[in-house]
Amino acid sequence: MKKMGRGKLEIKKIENKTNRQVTFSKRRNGIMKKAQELTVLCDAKVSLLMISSTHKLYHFLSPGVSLKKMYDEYQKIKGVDLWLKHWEEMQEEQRRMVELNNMLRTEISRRLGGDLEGLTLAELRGLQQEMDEAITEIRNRKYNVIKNQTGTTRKKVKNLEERHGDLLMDLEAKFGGAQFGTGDGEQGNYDSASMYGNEGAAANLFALSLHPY
Amino acid sequence: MKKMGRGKLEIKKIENKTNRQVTFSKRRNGIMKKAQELTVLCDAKVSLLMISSTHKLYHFLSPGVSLKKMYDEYQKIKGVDLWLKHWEEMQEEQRRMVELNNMLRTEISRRLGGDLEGLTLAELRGLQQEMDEAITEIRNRKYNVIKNQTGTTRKKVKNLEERHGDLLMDLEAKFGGAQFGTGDGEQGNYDSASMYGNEGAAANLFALSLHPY
DNA sequence: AGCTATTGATAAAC
DNA sequence: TGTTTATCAATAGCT
Repeated sequence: MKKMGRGKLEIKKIENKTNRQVTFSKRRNGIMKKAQELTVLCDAKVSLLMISSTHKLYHFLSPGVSLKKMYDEYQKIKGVDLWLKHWEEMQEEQRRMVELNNMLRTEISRRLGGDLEGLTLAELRGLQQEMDEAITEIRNRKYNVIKNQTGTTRKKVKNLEERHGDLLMDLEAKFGGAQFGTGDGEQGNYDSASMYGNEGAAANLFALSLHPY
Repeated sequence: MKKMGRGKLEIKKIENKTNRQVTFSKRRNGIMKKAQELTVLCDAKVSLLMISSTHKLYHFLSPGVSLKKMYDEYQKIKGVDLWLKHWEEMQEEQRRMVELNNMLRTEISRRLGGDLEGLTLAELRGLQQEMDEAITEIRNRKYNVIKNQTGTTRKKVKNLEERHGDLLMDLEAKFGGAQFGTGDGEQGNYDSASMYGNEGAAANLFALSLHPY
Protein backbone atom coordinates (compact mmCIF):
# COMPACT_ATOMS: atom_id res chain seq x y z
CA MET A 1 0.00 0.00 0.00
CA LYS A 2 2.60 2.53 1.06
CA LYS A 3 5.92 2.97 -0.61
CA MET A 4 8.82 4.79 0.87
CA GLY A 5 12.34 5.43 -0.07
CA ARG A 6 13.70 2.93 -2.51
CA GLY A 7 11.12 0.35 -1.77
CA LYS A 8 7.73 0.01 -0.26
CA LEU A 9 6.57 -0.67 3.24
CA GLU A 10 3.22 -1.85 4.40
CA ILE A 11 2.29 -0.75 7.86
CA LYS A 12 2.47 -4.13 9.52
CA LYS A 13 4.91 -5.68 11.91
CA ILE A 14 8.36 -6.14 10.40
CA GLU A 15 9.13 -9.79 11.02
CA ASN A 16 12.85 -9.60 10.30
CA LYS A 17 14.34 -8.72 13.66
CA THR A 18 17.30 -6.80 12.33
CA ASN A 19 15.21 -4.76 9.97
CA ARG A 20 12.77 -4.08 12.73
CA GLN A 21 15.47 -2.76 15.02
CA VAL A 22 16.97 -0.63 12.29
CA THR A 23 13.61 0.82 11.42
CA PHE A 24 12.84 1.42 15.08
CA SER A 25 16.10 3.28 15.49
CA LYS A 26 15.50 5.48 12.48
CA ARG A 27 11.88 6.21 13.15
CA ARG A 28 12.50 6.76 16.83
CA ASN A 29 14.89 9.56 16.00
CA GLY A 30 12.42 10.94 13.52
CA ILE A 31 9.56 11.05 15.95
CA MET A 32 11.71 12.59 18.66
CA LYS A 33 12.70 15.32 16.27
CA LYS A 34 9.03 15.85 15.46
CA ALA A 35 8.23 16.09 19.14
CA GLN A 36 10.99 18.60 19.64
CA GLU A 37 9.78 20.67 16.72
CA LEU A 38 6.21 20.59 17.98
CA THR A 39 7.41 21.77 21.35
CA VAL A 40 9.28 24.72 19.91
CA LEU A 41 7.03 25.72 17.03
CA CYS A 42 3.72 25.47 18.85
CA ASP A 43 4.76 26.13 22.43
CA ALA A 44 3.34 22.74 23.38
CA LYS A 45 4.22 20.36 26.14
CA VAL A 46 5.07 16.91 24.92
CA SER A 47 5.87 13.68 26.69
CA LEU A 48 6.92 10.78 24.55
CA LEU A 49 7.82 7.36 25.87
CA MET A 50 8.89 4.56 23.58
CA ILE A 51 9.78 1.04 24.54
CA SER A 52 11.32 -1.13 21.84
CA SER A 53 10.53 -4.78 21.33
CA THR A 54 13.87 -5.42 23.01
CA HIS A 55 12.59 -3.55 26.08
CA LYS A 56 14.80 -0.55 25.78
CA LEU A 57 13.21 2.72 26.74
CA TYR A 58 13.61 6.05 25.01
CA HIS A 59 11.87 9.24 25.88
CA PHE A 60 11.43 12.85 25.04
CA LEU A 61 10.10 15.46 27.40
CA SER A 62 9.56 19.12 26.66
CA PRO A 63 11.80 21.36 28.73
CA GLY A 64 10.21 22.89 31.77
CA VAL A 65 7.77 20.09 32.48
CA SER A 66 8.05 16.97 34.56
CA LEU A 67 6.70 13.64 33.60
CA LYS A 68 4.68 13.69 36.77
CA LYS A 69 3.06 16.98 35.84
CA MET A 70 2.16 15.63 32.43
CA TYR A 71 0.72 12.53 33.97
CA ASP A 72 -1.24 14.49 36.57
CA GLU A 73 -2.69 16.67 33.87
CA TYR A 74 -3.67 13.59 31.94
CA GLN A 75 -5.40 12.14 34.98
CA LYS A 76 -7.20 15.39 35.64
CA ILE A 77 -8.64 15.41 32.14
CA LYS A 78 -9.32 11.70 31.85
CA GLY A 79 -11.05 11.45 35.20
CA VAL A 80 -10.20 10.57 38.73
CA ASP A 81 -7.53 8.25 39.78
CA LEU A 82 -7.12 7.22 43.37
CA TRP A 83 -3.58 8.36 43.44
CA LEU A 84 -4.34 11.93 42.54
CA LYS A 85 -7.23 11.95 45.00
CA HIS A 86 -4.96 10.80 47.79
CA TRP A 87 -2.41 13.35 46.79
CA GLU A 88 -4.86 16.20 46.94
CA GLU A 89 -6.31 15.05 50.22
CA MET A 90 -2.84 14.93 51.67
CA GLN A 91 -2.08 18.41 50.49
CA GLU A 92 -5.31 19.76 51.97
CA GLU A 93 -4.51 18.09 55.25
CA GLN A 94 -1.07 19.63 55.30
CA ARG A 95 -2.52 23.03 54.62
CA ARG A 96 -4.89 22.69 57.56
CA MET A 97 -2.09 21.46 59.76
CA VAL A 98 0.07 24.45 58.97
CA GLU A 99 -2.80 26.75 59.80
CA LEU A 100 -3.51 24.98 63.08
CA ASN A 101 0.16 25.03 63.89
CA ASN A 102 0.31 28.78 63.49
CA MET A 103 -2.69 29.18 65.77
CA LEU A 104 -1.03 27.06 68.40
CA ARG A 105 2.15 29.08 68.10
CA THR A 106 0.24 32.27 68.63
CA GLU A 107 -1.40 30.81 71.70
CA ILE A 108 1.93 29.89 73.20
CA SER A 109 3.44 33.17 72.23
CA ARG A 110 0.67 34.98 74.10
CA ARG A 111 1.29 32.88 77.13
CA LEU A 112 4.92 33.96 76.90
CA GLY A 113 3.94 37.61 76.87
CA GLY A 114 4.06 38.27 73.13
CA ASP A 115 1.52 38.76 70.35
CA LEU A 116 -0.79 40.68 72.64
CA GLU A 117 -1.42 43.60 70.31
CA GLY A 118 -4.64 42.38 68.74
CA LEU A 119 -6.42 41.52 71.97
CA THR A 120 -9.24 43.43 73.63
CA LEU A 121 -9.33 44.20 77.30
CA ALA A 122 -11.78 41.37 77.99
CA GLU A 123 -9.58 38.91 76.14
CA LEU A 124 -6.54 40.07 78.06
CA ARG A 125 -8.44 39.62 81.31
CA GLY A 126 -9.50 36.12 80.32
CA LEU A 127 -5.95 35.24 79.39
CA GLN A 128 -4.59 36.50 82.65
CA GLN A 129 -7.20 34.64 84.65
CA GLU A 130 -6.42 31.40 82.84
CA MET A 131 -2.77 31.87 83.53
CA ASP A 132 -3.32 32.72 87.18
CA GLU A 133 -5.36 29.55 87.60
CA ALA A 134 -2.72 27.56 85.78
CA ILE A 135 0.00 28.92 87.98
CA THR A 136 -1.95 27.74 90.98
CA GLU A 137 -1.95 24.27 89.46
CA ILE A 138 1.76 24.45 88.81
CA ARG A 139 2.36 25.58 92.38
CA ASN A 140 0.37 22.61 93.67
CA ARG A 141 2.26 20.30 91.40
CA LYS A 142 5.58 21.65 92.62
CA TYR A 143 4.44 21.07 96.16
CA ASN A 144 3.52 17.51 95.29
CA VAL A 145 6.84 16.84 93.65
CA ILE A 146 8.67 18.19 96.63
CA LYS A 147 6.58 16.12 99.00
CA ASN A 148 7.24 12.99 96.98
CA GLN A 149 10.94 13.68 96.82
CA THR A 150 10.95 14.17 100.56
CA GLY A 151 8.95 11.02 101.01
CA THR A 152 11.32 9.07 98.84
CA THR A 153 14.28 10.38 100.78
CA ARG A 154 12.58 9.50 104.03
CA LYS A 155 11.94 6.01 102.74
CA LYS A 156 15.57 5.56 101.79
CA VAL A 157 16.68 6.76 105.16
CA LYS A 158 14.14 4.59 106.89
CA ASN A 159 15.49 1.64 104.99
CA LEU A 160 18.99 2.53 106.07
CA GLU A 161 17.82 2.89 109.63
CA GLU A 162 16.26 -0.53 109.51
CA ARG A 163 19.42 -2.07 108.20
CA HIS A 164 21.35 -0.17 110.78
CA GLY A 165 18.98 -1.61 113.38
CA ASP A 166 19.52 -5.10 112.03
CA LEU A 167 23.25 -4.50 112.21
CA LEU A 168 22.98 -3.35 115.80
CA MET A 169 20.97 -6.42 116.66
CA ASP A 170 23.59 -8.51 114.94
CA LEU A 171 26.34 -6.83 116.92
CA GLU A 172 24.40 -7.21 120.12
CA ALA A 173 23.86 -10.83 119.38
CA LYS A 174 27.56 -11.30 118.73
CA PHE A 175 29.05 -9.13 121.44
CA GLY A 176 26.21 -8.82 123.98
CA GLY A 177 25.48 -5.86 126.32
CA ALA A 178 27.77 -3.27 124.63
CA GLN A 179 26.06 0.10 123.97
CA PHE A 180 25.70 1.54 120.45
CA GLY A 181 23.60 4.61 119.84
CA THR A 182 21.31 4.79 116.75
CA GLY A 183 21.94 8.10 114.87
CA ASP A 184 18.85 10.34 114.88
CA GLY A 185 17.69 10.29 111.22
CA GLU A 186 16.15 13.76 111.07
CA GLN A 187 16.59 15.21 107.57
CA GLY A 188 13.17 16.38 106.23
CA ASN A 189 12.23 19.53 104.24
CA TYR A 190 14.49 18.79 101.39
CA ASP A 191 14.78 21.85 99.22
CA SER A 192 11.90 23.50 101.01
CA ALA A 193 13.69 26.83 101.28
CA SER A 194 13.06 27.51 97.61
CA MET A 195 9.77 25.68 97.44
CA TYR A 196 7.82 28.53 95.94
CA GLY A 197 10.73 30.47 94.59
CA ASN A 198 11.23 31.36 90.95
CA GLU A 199 14.94 31.93 90.99
CA GLY A 200 16.71 28.80 89.83
CA ALA A 201 15.05 28.18 86.49
CA ALA A 202 18.02 26.44 84.96
CA ALA A 203 16.30 23.82 82.85
CA ASN A 204 14.08 25.77 80.47
CA LEU A 205 12.42 23.00 78.56
CA PHE A 206 10.10 25.46 76.93
CA ALA A 207 12.51 27.24 74.71
CA LEU A 208 10.52 26.37 71.62
CA SER A 209 11.62 28.04 68.49
CA LEU A 210 8.60 30.09 67.55
CA HIS A 211 9.55 30.63 63.97
CA PRO A 212 6.76 30.24 61.45
CA TYR A 213 6.57 26.93 59.72
CA MET B 1 17.35 26.32 7.55
CA LYS B 2 14.38 24.07 6.98
CA LYS B 3 11.98 24.44 4.13
CA MET B 4 8.72 22.64 3.78
CA GLY B 5 5.73 22.81 1.59
CA ARG B 6 5.25 26.03 -0.23
CA GLY B 7 7.35 28.10 2.10
CA LYS B 8 10.01 27.69 4.67
CA LEU B 9 9.82 27.42 8.40
CA GLU B 10 12.50 27.99 10.96
CA ILE B 11 12.15 25.91 14.06
CA LYS B 12 11.21 28.69 16.42
CA LYS B 13 8.00 29.60 18.14
CA ILE B 14 5.27 30.68 15.72
CA GLU B 15 4.14 33.99 17.06
CA ASN B 16 0.94 34.24 15.07
CA LYS B 17 -1.60 32.51 17.23
CA THR B 18 -3.81 31.21 14.45
CA ASN B 19 -0.90 29.85 12.47
CA ARG B 20 0.44 28.24 15.60
CA GLN B 21 -2.82 26.45 16.23
CA VAL B 22 -3.10 25.30 12.64
CA THR B 23 0.43 24.01 12.65
CA PHE B 24 -0.14 22.30 15.97
CA SER B 25 -3.21 20.57 14.62
CA LYS B 26 -1.45 19.30 11.51
CA ARG B 27 1.74 18.24 13.17
CA ARG B 28 -0.12 16.65 16.03
CA ASN B 29 -1.87 14.38 13.55
CA GLY B 30 1.42 13.71 11.83
CA ILE B 31 3.23 12.71 15.00
CA MET B 32 0.34 10.56 16.14
CA LYS B 33 0.44 8.74 12.84
CA LYS B 34 4.17 8.24 13.28
CA ALA B 35 3.59 6.87 16.75
CA GLN B 36 0.96 4.50 15.42
CA GLU B 37 3.29 3.32 12.66
CA LEU B 38 6.14 2.82 15.08
CA THR B 39 3.86 0.75 17.27
CA VAL B 40 2.80 -1.53 14.43
CA LEU B 41 5.98 -1.75 12.40
CA CYS B 42 8.39 -2.25 15.24
CA ASP B 43 6.16 -3.89 17.84
CA ALA B 44 6.97 -1.04 20.21
CA LYS B 45 5.01 0.47 23.06
CA VAL B 46 4.49 4.17 22.71
CA SER B 47 2.94 6.73 24.99
CA LEU B 48 2.55 10.20 23.59
CA LEU B 49 1.03 13.11 25.50
CA MET B 50 0.70 16.53 23.95
CA ILE B 51 -0.68 19.64 25.56
CA SER B 52 -1.28 22.58 23.26
CA SER B 53 -0.58 26.16 24.19
CA THR B 54 -4.34 26.45 24.70
CA HIS B 55 -4.11 23.70 27.32
CA LYS B 56 -5.90 21.03 25.37
CA LEU B 57 -4.56 17.55 25.75
CA TYR B 58 -4.12 14.96 23.04
CA HIS B 59 -2.62 11.55 23.43
CA PHE B 60 -1.70 8.36 21.74
CA LEU B 61 -1.18 5.10 23.52
CA SER B 62 -0.20 1.80 21.97
CA PRO B 63 -2.95 -0.78 22.27
CA GLY B 64 -2.55 -3.28 25.05
CA VAL B 65 -0.69 -1.00 27.44
CA SER B 66 -1.88 1.39 30.08
CA LEU B 67 -0.30 4.71 30.77
CA LYS B 68 0.38 3.54 34.28
CA LYS B 69 2.26 0.50 32.98
CA MET B 70 4.31 2.72 30.72
CA TYR B 71 5.07 4.98 33.60
CA ASP B 72 5.96 2.08 35.87
CA GLU B 73 8.31 0.72 33.25
CA TYR B 74 9.89 4.13 32.96
CA GLN B 75 10.38 4.21 36.70
CA LYS B 76 11.88 0.74 36.69
CA ILE B 77 14.41 1.69 34.06
CA LYS B 78 15.19 5.12 35.47
CA GLY B 79 15.62 3.66 38.95
CA VAL B 80 13.81 6.35 40.88
CA ASP B 81 10.12 6.33 41.50
CA LEU B 82 9.26 9.98 41.51
CA TRP B 83 5.80 9.38 42.88
CA LEU B 84 6.89 7.11 45.65
CA LYS B 85 9.56 9.63 46.54
CA HIS B 86 7.07 12.48 46.65
CA TRP B 87 4.67 10.32 48.63
CA GLU B 88 7.26 9.37 51.18
CA GLU B 89 8.49 12.92 51.53
CA MET B 90 4.96 14.09 52.13
CA GLN B 91 4.32 11.43 54.72
CA GLU B 92 7.53 12.24 56.53
CA GLU B 93 6.58 15.89 56.57
CA GLN B 94 3.15 15.08 57.96
CA ARG B 95 4.67 12.90 60.63
CA ARG B 96 6.95 15.73 61.69
CA MET B 97 4.06 18.15 61.67
CA VAL B 98 1.94 15.91 63.86
CA GLU B 99 4.80 15.57 66.29
CA LEU B 100 5.37 19.29 66.39
CA ASN B 101 1.66 19.83 66.82
CA ASN B 102 1.56 17.55 69.82
CA MET B 103 4.50 19.35 71.35
CA LEU B 104 2.75 22.66 70.89
CA ARG B 105 -0.43 21.26 72.40
CA THR B 106 1.45 20.01 75.42
CA GLU B 107 3.04 23.41 75.82
CA ILE B 108 -0.34 25.11 75.81
CA SER B 109 -1.86 22.50 78.04
CA ARG B 110 0.88 23.05 80.60
CA ARG B 111 0.25 26.74 80.49
CA LEU B 112 -3.38 25.93 81.24
CA GLY B 113 -2.39 23.91 84.30
CA GLY B 114 -2.51 20.42 82.83
CA ASP B 115 0.05 17.83 81.68
CA LEU B 116 2.34 18.67 84.55
CA GLU B 117 2.98 15.11 85.68
CA GLY B 118 6.19 14.47 83.80
CA LEU B 119 7.97 17.63 84.88
CA THR B 120 10.79 17.92 87.37
CA LEU B 121 10.87 20.54 90.03
CA ALA B 122 13.32 22.69 88.08
CA GLU B 123 11.14 22.52 85.01
CA LEU B 124 8.07 23.48 87.01
CA ARG B 125 9.97 26.43 88.43
CA GLY B 126 11.05 27.54 84.96
CA LEU B 127 7.49 27.26 83.71
CA GLN B 128 6.13 29.31 86.56
CA GLN B 129 8.75 31.97 86.09
CA GLU B 130 7.96 32.24 82.40
CA MET B 131 4.29 32.58 83.16
CA ASP B 132 4.85 35.15 85.86
CA GLU B 133 6.88 37.23 83.45
CA ALA B 134 4.25 36.81 80.77
CA ILE B 135 1.52 37.89 83.15
CA THR B 136 3.46 41.05 83.82
CA GLU B 137 3.47 41.67 80.07
CA ILE B 138 -0.27 41.04 79.87
CA ARG B 139 -0.85 43.38 82.81
CA ASN B 140 1.13 46.09 81.04
CA ARG B 141 -0.78 45.52 77.88
CA LYS B 142 -4.09 45.76 79.72
CA TYR B 143 -2.92 49.01 81.25
CA ASN B 144 -2.07 50.31 77.79
CA VAL B 145 -5.42 49.33 76.37
CA ILE B 146 -7.22 50.98 79.26
CA LYS B 147 -5.12 54.13 78.92
CA ASN B 148 -5.95 54.35 75.24
CA GLN B 149 -9.63 53.82 75.86
CA THR B 150 -9.54 56.47 78.58
CA GLY B 151 -7.64 58.79 76.31
CA THR B 152 -10.19 58.39 73.58
CA THR B 153 -13.01 59.04 76.05
CA ARG B 154 -11.24 62.12 77.35
CA LYS B 155 -10.87 63.42 73.83
CA LYS B 156 -14.55 62.97 73.14
CA VAL B 157 -15.46 64.76 76.38
CA LYS B 158 -13.01 67.53 75.66
CA ASN B 159 -14.63 68.03 72.31
CA LEU B 160 -18.05 68.19 73.96
CA GLU B 161 -16.73 70.68 76.50
CA GLU B 162 -15.46 72.89 73.74
CA ARG B 163 -18.76 72.79 71.96
CA HIS B 164 -20.46 73.49 75.28
CA GLY B 165 -18.19 76.48 75.71
CA ASP B 166 -19.04 77.75 72.26
CA LEU B 167 -22.71 77.37 73.11
CA LEU B 168 -22.26 79.36 76.30
CA MET B 169 -20.50 82.10 74.40
CA ASP B 170 -23.33 82.07 71.93
CA LEU B 171 -25.89 82.38 74.69
CA GLU B 172 -23.93 85.14 76.36
CA ALA B 173 -23.77 87.00 73.11
CA LYS B 174 -27.48 86.63 72.64
CA PHE B 175 -28.76 87.20 76.17
CA GLY B 176 -25.89 89.10 77.77
CA GLY B 177 -24.85 88.94 81.47
CA ALA B 178 -26.97 85.87 82.46
CA GLN B 179 -25.05 83.20 84.45
CA PHE B 180 -24.68 79.66 83.20
CA GLY B 181 -22.42 77.15 84.96
CA THR B 182 -20.20 74.85 82.87
CA GLY B 183 -20.63 71.24 84.05
CA ASP B 184 -17.41 69.93 85.58
CA GLY B 185 -16.23 67.37 83.07
CA GLU B 186 -14.42 65.08 85.54
CA GLN B 187 -14.87 61.50 84.41
CA GLY B 188 -11.41 59.86 84.21
CA ASN B 189 -10.35 56.38 85.38
CA TYR B 190 -12.78 54.64 83.14
CA ASP B 191 -13.00 51.01 84.20
CA SER B 192 -10.19 51.51 86.63
CA ALA B 193 -12.02 49.70 89.39
CA SER B 194 -11.42 46.39 87.67
CA MET B 195 -8.17 47.40 86.06
CA TYR B 196 -6.16 44.56 87.47
CA GLY B 197 -9.07 42.34 88.30
CA ASN B 198 -9.57 38.87 86.97
CA GLU B 199 -13.26 38.59 87.46
CA GLY B 200 -15.03 39.46 84.21
CA ALA B 201 -13.39 36.94 81.87
CA ALA B 202 -16.40 36.59 79.61
CA ALA B 203 -14.75 36.28 76.25
CA ASN B 204 -12.53 33.24 76.49
CA LEU B 205 -10.88 33.27 73.10
CA PHE B 206 -8.53 30.59 74.18
CA ALA B 207 -10.91 27.69 74.39
CA LEU B 208 -8.86 25.65 71.96
CA SER B 209 -10.01 22.12 71.56
CA LEU B 210 -7.07 20.18 72.83
CA HIS B 211 -8.04 16.88 71.34
CA PRO B 212 -5.20 14.87 69.88
CA TYR B 213 -4.73 15.15 66.17
C1' DA C 1 26.80 3.71 9.75
C1' DG C 2 26.25 6.52 4.81
C1' DC C 3 23.63 7.14 0.42
C1' DT C 4 19.74 8.29 -2.57
C1' DA C 5 15.52 7.27 -4.86
C1' DT C 6 11.20 7.62 -3.49
C1' DT C 7 7.32 8.51 -0.60
C1' DG C 8 5.45 11.26 3.21
C1' DA C 9 4.58 15.43 5.62
C1' DT C 10 3.21 19.87 5.56
C1' DA C 11 3.18 25.43 4.88
C1' DA C 12 0.71 28.42 2.52
C1' DA C 13 -3.27 29.53 0.02
C1' DC C 14 -7.98 28.82 -0.67
C1' DT D 1 -11.80 23.00 10.09
C1' DG D 2 -10.88 20.59 4.93
C1' DT D 3 -8.53 20.45 0.40
C1' DT D 4 -4.88 21.43 -2.73
C1' DT D 5 -0.23 21.75 -4.20
C1' DA D 6 4.52 22.96 -4.33
C1' DT D 7 8.25 21.93 -1.64
C1' DC D 8 11.09 19.89 1.66
C1' DA D 9 11.81 16.02 5.11
C1' DA D 10 11.94 11.29 6.33
C1' DT D 11 13.29 7.07 5.35
C1' DA D 12 13.58 1.89 3.06
C1' DG D 13 16.53 -0.63 0.97
C1' DC D 14 21.11 -0.93 -0.34
C1' DT D 15 25.97 -0.70 0.48
